Amino acid sequence: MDSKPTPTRIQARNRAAILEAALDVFSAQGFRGATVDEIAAAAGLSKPNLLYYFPSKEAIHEALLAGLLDTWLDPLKALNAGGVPLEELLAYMRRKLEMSREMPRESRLFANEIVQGAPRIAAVLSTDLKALVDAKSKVIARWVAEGHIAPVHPYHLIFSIWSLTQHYADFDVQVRAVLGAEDPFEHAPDFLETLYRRLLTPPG
Amino acid sequence: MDSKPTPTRIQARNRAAILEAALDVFSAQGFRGATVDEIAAAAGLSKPNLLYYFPSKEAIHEALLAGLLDTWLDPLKALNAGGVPLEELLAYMRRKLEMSREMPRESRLFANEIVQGAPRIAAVLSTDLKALVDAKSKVIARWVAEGHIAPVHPYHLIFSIWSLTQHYADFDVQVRAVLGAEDPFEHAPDFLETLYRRLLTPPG
DNA sequence: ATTATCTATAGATCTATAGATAATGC
DNA sequence: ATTATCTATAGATCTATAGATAATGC
Repeated sequence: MDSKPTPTRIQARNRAAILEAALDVFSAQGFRGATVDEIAAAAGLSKPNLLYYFPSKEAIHEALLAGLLDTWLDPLKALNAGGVPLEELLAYMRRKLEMSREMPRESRLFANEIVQGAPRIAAVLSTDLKALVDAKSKVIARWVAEGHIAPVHPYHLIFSIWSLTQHYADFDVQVRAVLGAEDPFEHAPDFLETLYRRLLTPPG
Repeated sequence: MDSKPTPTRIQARNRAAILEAALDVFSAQGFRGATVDEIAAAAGLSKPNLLYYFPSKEAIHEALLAGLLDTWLDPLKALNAGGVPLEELLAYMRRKLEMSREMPRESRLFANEIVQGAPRIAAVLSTDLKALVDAKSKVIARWVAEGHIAPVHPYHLIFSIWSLTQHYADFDVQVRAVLGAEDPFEHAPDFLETLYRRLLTPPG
C-alpha cells in the first residue's frame, strides 16, 4: 500500500500547470491536433521537461479525462428520487447549463472525444455512464407513472438536457456568430426553463 | 468565361471518390487527425495521384465544406413564412432529424469544425448563416406576436432544433452506448415532436 | 497530345529519449 | 541523494513534389 509517494511542491505545481495547459490545447484542437510542444509552451515548460512529468501525450490526455469524468457526471448523480420531480429535473438542467458556462473547455474536450467515436472512453460510456442513466431513467419513469410529470421518454429527456445545455459550450462560436454582440447566456436559462416547464408540466 | 473545362470521366469519378473518402476520414478524425494517406487509400488511389486532383489536404477539406454548406442550410431556408406556423417548425425539426439519420458524417464534419473554433468557416457563420437566422427569427417572432405559437425566444428556438437533432449524429456513440441495443431513431422522432408541440402550442 | 498514375524522396513536423547539468531537500 | 531541467537528436510520420511512365481520346 505504499503506492503513491507524496508529490513535491514542484511536482504538484507542474503537473497542475500541464493539465491546465493540456485542457486548453486538447479542447481547442482535439487529441491529434494538439502538440506536446504547444502544451509545454502553454504550461511554461520545455517539452522534455513536460515529458518528465507525464510519460506521453496520451498519458496527459487520459489523466485529464479521468479527472474530469466524475465532475461531469455529478449533476446527474445529484438527481434526487425523493425530491419534487419537476424541480429536480429543472435543477439538473440548470446545473448542466451552469457547467457549460463555467467549464466550456471541459465540455469541448468531451465533445471532441465523442464526436470522433470516443476511442479513449467508449468503455466508460457503456458501463458507468449507462448504469447511471439506467438508474435515473427508472426514477423518471416512475415520476411519469405516478403523474408527477407529463409522459416523456426518460432516456431521450436526458439526452435532450445534455444536448441543449452543452450546445452553448460546444458550438459557442456558431451561437456567438449568429447572436452578434448578445451574450448567449443572457436568455438561455429562461429559454430552457420555459422549454422544460412546458414539456414536463402534467396536463390538466 | 472559359473558366471550367468539362471534366473527363476519370476526373469526375476520382474527384467524387476522393470527396467521399475525405468525408469519411475528416468526419471521423477531424482535419488534423486525418492523413492524406488514409484518404487516398479509402478512395483507392495512391497519395501522389490524389494530390494530382486536389492541390492539398486543405483544398479537399474546403471543397467538402463548401459543397455541403448549402445542403446543410436548406431545411431552414425552406421554413415558409406563409405556412402554418407550428407545422412549419415541426417540419423543419423533422427534416433536420432526418438529416442526422441520413447524413451523420456531414453533421460530424461540421461539429468537428465548430467545436474547434470554426477556423475555416467562421466567416460564413457570421455572414450567410447569421443573415439566414436573422430573417427566419423575424418570421418566428411575428408568429409569436400574432399568437400562432406560444411565446418563445426565436434564436434559442432555432439553436434548440440544431442541438437536439444533431446530437443524435454528433454524439451517436454516446447515445448508443447508453441505449444498448435500441436504435436511437426509434423514439427520437416522437420525443422531439412531443417536445416541440408542448413548447410551441399556444396556451388556452 | 493530353491526361492519369507510379516510384522515389525532399523537407517539415512531431513524439520521445539519451545523457549531461543544475537545483532542491533531507 | 534526489529531483528537476536542459541540449541535442533519433526515429517516426506526414505533406507535397519531381520526374518518369502508362493510359486515354481526338
